[in-house]
Amino acid sequence: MATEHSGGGDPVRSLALLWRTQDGPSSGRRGRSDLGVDRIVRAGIEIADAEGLAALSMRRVADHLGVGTMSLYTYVPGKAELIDVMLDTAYGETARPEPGATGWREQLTGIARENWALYHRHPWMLQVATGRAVLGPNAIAKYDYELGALTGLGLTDVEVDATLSLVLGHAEAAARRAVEAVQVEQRSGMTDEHWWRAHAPLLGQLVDPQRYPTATRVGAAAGQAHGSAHDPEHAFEFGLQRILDGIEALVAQR
Amino acid sequence: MATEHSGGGDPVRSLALLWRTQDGPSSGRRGRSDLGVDRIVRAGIEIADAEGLAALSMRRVADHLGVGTMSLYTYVPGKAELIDVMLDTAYGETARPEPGATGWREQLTGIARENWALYHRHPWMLQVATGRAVLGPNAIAKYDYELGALTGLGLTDVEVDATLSLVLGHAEAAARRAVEAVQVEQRSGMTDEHWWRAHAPLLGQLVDPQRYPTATRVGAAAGQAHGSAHDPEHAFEFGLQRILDGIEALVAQR
DNA sequence: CATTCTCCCGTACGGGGTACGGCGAAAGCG
DNA sequence: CGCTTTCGCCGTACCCCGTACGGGAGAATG
Repeated sequence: MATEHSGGGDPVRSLALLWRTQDGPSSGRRGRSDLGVDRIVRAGIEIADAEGLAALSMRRVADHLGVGTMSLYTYVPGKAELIDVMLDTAYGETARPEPGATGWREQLTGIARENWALYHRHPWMLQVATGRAVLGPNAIAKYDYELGALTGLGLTDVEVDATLSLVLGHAEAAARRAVEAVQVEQRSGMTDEHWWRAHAPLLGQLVDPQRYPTATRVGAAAGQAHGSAHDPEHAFEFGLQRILDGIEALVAQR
Repeated sequence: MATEHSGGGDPVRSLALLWRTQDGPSSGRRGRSDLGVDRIVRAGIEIADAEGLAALSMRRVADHLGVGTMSLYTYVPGKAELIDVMLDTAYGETARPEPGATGWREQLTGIARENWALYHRHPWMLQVATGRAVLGPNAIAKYDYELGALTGLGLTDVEVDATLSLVLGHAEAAARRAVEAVQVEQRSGMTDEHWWRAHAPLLGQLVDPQRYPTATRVGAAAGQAHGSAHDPEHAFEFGLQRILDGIEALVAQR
């Protein structure tokens, strides 16, 4: 399946849903099951966490709640909006410790790792094409907090925004590879090492080491060093250090 | 829809498909329509380019070729394998100019931009979760070429691999945002600016600028500077410079 | 008790991937 | 030239999806 999309529906309704304004259904009035946006969202996150975004269907959520499928549409306009709220809810989980006296480098490191961890807890977040940012309360609070690490360094507002975007983009890209590696092992029931051992002979016949000397050597070295084709966590930390060094050069020049 | 997955099927069959080994069907034998893996792949890429990965269905590909749906399965084991071949075919498009006397920094810049352009030509590539690399001839040639930019700098093989991964990851992450921004404008039929103008009032009621001063200020500044919420190309180039600076620090230290 | 409001949800439609099995034409052979 | 075998082709069917629509049921109100 291709990536889910967010938004799309009536923006007013979406914002009302995200901020839980409007005295929606069953606000103390009536309703036999204690259904509601929160329970639906929680169920959605549970399913997506456990079985991936592909397993998240309206029918599945409804079954999980012991409710008819179409009942969900009383509280949520559609699947896209449900995913929006799931996203904002997940953003709300990120820890946001007081910076204290730590420097920007430590703060950015913490932010990157927090996002890395978030994507590991909720891999399905990586399969949602947001396009337009989800403007929920938690998303905005998170953005505000993360910007805080870069204020007072002499950077312009535009530079601050681009720099944060760079760090978050790296966390996302690295997490994407890590998560995909885990998922492919689950789906195929095969360790990376096992898989390579099974394919190496055939691949050896196909690719000419003479023609691609660098690829074969580096690929082998990387695989050797990490016990598999790639060590995602090492790649994350390595990349983060390079990026922080690059930011440091920019800051020094201001 | 959630991300498509690659692989999954019989790996021997997949490799045979990617490398076009095996005297598959219609190799001069017979077949009324001149169907074949190549025509199927080309059709798949055309559809995905034009209408996105969501529009890519086996029925759609077959219709495009004037052929029954199930005929495709004579040449391709399934949709996942078709996408694998589509990916490797796209990798084959990347330009790989002789490095000449240019330095590593220029080479890496060229590689990053080439990948950025590739994702813009084929946005659907960003929606495929590869997990395990697609081991086709073009993918390997591309990997070998790109590694070439980082040899002879005194880095270890593991560092070379991680560094390339960092640069490619940035190109991918930046392209993802750029492409999603374009797509959301197409889907919603609304310019980013138009969209913000429509939501600003309502959002202004919801979020307290006192509580999130940094977010509102920086968000406004970034939007002002680029004429929209974000300028993806600027973000790409800005991030690339930071990353190259960070790599430079590593190289200098060797 | 009657009315009304509103949550709830059964049914149905158009789309998806692909397993299965049959059809018909070309290739190989005598 | 005719028979047999092979194999590309594909119609049908099954189970999944999101959700439009309209009816049913139960509680709050009068």
